[in-house]
Amino acid sequence: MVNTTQRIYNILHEKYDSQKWWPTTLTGDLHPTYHGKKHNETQQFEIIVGTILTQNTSWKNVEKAIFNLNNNKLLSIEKIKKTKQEKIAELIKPAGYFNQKSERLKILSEYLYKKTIKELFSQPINKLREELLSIKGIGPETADSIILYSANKATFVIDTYTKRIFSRIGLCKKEIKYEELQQQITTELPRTTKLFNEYHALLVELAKRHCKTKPECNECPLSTICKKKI
DNA sequence: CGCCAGGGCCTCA
DNA sequence: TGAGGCCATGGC
Repeated sequence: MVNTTQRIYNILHEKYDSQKWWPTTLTGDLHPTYHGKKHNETQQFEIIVGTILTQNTSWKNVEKAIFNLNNNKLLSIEKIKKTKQEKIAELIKPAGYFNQKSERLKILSEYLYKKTIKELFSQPINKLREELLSIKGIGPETADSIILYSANKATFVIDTYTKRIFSRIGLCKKEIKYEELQQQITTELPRTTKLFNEYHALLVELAKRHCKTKPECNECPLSTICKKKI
């Protein structure tokens, strides 16, 4: 038995292939665990930085910011902890919200300086999520992105794209709450890190190509199962 | 020029 | 607890 949630994945994966997230432009050898060996802590931290920077921001802009940080040798917990917030803000300017995000990176670095990533990630998912959410600047999506893409644990990431796509298809209401949609999707899929990783990335790809705020349903691979006809 | 981008916090009923 | 304002750059 294949449900609609699974069909969506099958169609998207057939069409767009594996996305190999989390994307990193700096280190070509950075890849998810299931593609090879595990991330080291430097790589895990780089992904965490990315999850903060990409909050309500296009990845293109985030790339510039990460590039700047890396160029200044600041892409580490110790360095960001030591560097003044103003300096961080200046470097991540292209990613927008630079005052907020530089503060968040500072707070996070202070936190991870005291409690190592290894220690943090060694917990079961629900404890890890709870702890991440207690950190200022980390909400549900950022927490789940960190758990899935940095810690490589099976948590499904919900974002505006996920809500948009699933509500347009007719699988949920527009106003559905984060945890509710997360619960719904999770129960309809085999709980594996690889699947959750690819699925979220594929939804992002679909949203960028077709399911935009102003949808372009022409040639959308999901048009056959989507209720929205535009 | 306006809209939107891989959210989250704060405030105020 | 939920809606609304705020944060900000860059691509189109």
